[in-house]
Amino acid sequence: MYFSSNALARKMEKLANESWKKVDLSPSHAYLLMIAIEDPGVQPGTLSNEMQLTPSTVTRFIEKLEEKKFLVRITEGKITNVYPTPKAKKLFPKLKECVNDFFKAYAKILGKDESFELLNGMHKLADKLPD
Amino acid sequence: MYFSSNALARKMEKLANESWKKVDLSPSHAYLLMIAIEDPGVQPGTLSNEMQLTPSTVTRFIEKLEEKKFLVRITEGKITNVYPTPKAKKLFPKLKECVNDFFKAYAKILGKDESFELLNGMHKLADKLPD
DNA sequence: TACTATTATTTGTATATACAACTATTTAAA
DNA sequence: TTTAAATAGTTGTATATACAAATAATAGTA
Repeated sequence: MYFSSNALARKMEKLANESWKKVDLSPSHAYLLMIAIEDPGVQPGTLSNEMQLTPSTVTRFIEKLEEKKFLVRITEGKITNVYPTPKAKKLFPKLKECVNDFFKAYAKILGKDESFELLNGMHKLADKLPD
Repeated sequence: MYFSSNALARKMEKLANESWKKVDLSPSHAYLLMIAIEDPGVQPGTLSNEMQLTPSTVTRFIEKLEEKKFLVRITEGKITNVYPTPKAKKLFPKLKECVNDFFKAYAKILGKDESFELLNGMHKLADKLPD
């Protein structure tokens, strides 16, 4: 089980990377960016929850995206808000394309039904597992 | 899908780490070690295939396990053979216990049937995905 | 009001893993 | 037999991610 889920994740990762190549971002970065574009001012803590990643990982991602001029952080007191730059907003349609590409890519390989079921199963399983 | 498989893998990883704590090895290292114990002289290339990991990753793992005196490498010409040390052989029963613990741990959380099905699904999926 | 506890985020450091380039060796072809 | 191609493994370097400790700010309590 352990190795299966790992191997699967790695292969998925590879497939996903392909689809996101055209924006030169890793899937995780792109996903974070999309959330920030759709919800400007979102806080790192929220991102961490939504993406099921630790706060430190989120910080690292934001740093990268800030370097690339896709995001800016504005900190006031203990809370930080993350905003997309115009450059990021301009990229948004392309990001959605990538999501679509990825969808198509794996649906093609796996077939719709099967992959849907599996997705469901993984969700259920992940929900049951402790954080 | 991408995030589900990733999140699942990360949670699995965590659960597995718990189970392997008592031998102070990561699941991947332990798995490699078990193969080497059961098939003394196994070559890195074979390990790489069986574990679905790149050769470089396998090299790194073997290095770690060599440091810990669980494995030795004997290179002749272009091929390398990996042998378990007595220390490793002595550890074998404990390693199997860990496998068992992990099995129990996730079967308990997920229920037998469901987890079995899911495992199957993941296998099928992983097989279809390109390397 | 001062003291403590909680919350939000960042930083330092470590691990798993990959890719691409490199080395060494063996095999095949000319 | 010299040369080219294939094979096996290692090394340099990079990415994603985590944990634990540090920092800073706010809230809650005495």
